[in-house]
Amino acid sequence: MNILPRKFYQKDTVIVAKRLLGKKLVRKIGNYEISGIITETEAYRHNDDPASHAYRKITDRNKVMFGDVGISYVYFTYGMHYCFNIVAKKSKVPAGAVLIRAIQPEKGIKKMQENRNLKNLKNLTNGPAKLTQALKITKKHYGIDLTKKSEIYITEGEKIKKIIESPRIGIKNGKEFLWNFKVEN
DNA sequence: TTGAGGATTGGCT
DNA sequence: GCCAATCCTCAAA
Repeated sequence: MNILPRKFYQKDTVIVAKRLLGKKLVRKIGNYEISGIITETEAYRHNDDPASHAYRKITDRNKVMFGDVGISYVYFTYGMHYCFNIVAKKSKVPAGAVLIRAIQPEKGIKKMQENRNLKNLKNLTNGPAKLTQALKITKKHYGIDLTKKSEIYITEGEKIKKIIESPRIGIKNGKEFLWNFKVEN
């Protein structure tokens, strides 16, 4: 399976968010591999998007959103959770990223259950903080290159049927944008 | 230096 | 449905 090239991420953040649906997220830990198909994403842009971390200005936390595309942006929130994003934007725009909210487990399901300490398959990776826990993604993975075969990378995946567009979840401002994208079951 | 709040989750009512 | 857990980050002073 081919890894998505840097060019894939050099388009409008909203377009990349849609196109990431059906792609495969691969996580290598030691000598085993975990993978899953991306089923839900959200787009976060720059100063046209009040819900984005990059809305105001560049800071220590959000600086990768202003850098090269195809790089991971991991942040910590609510005192206990990590969320996993991919930097994506067209070249004229200074910042933007796509939040990966859910994947459909494919490989290494047992390891994910171990990591989450959970038997129920349904709740394994169907939320942004759940999937980081299942894949053991932490702040250590801030700013890594997802276009190279390393600990985490994204490859070609499956064709998807239909995209459902909704308002983004858990935000105060910017609800008028339908920038949450899901694959129809 | 400090305090308020958050791109969430799971457990309890 | 509601709320606590829990700590990092930002912005104000």
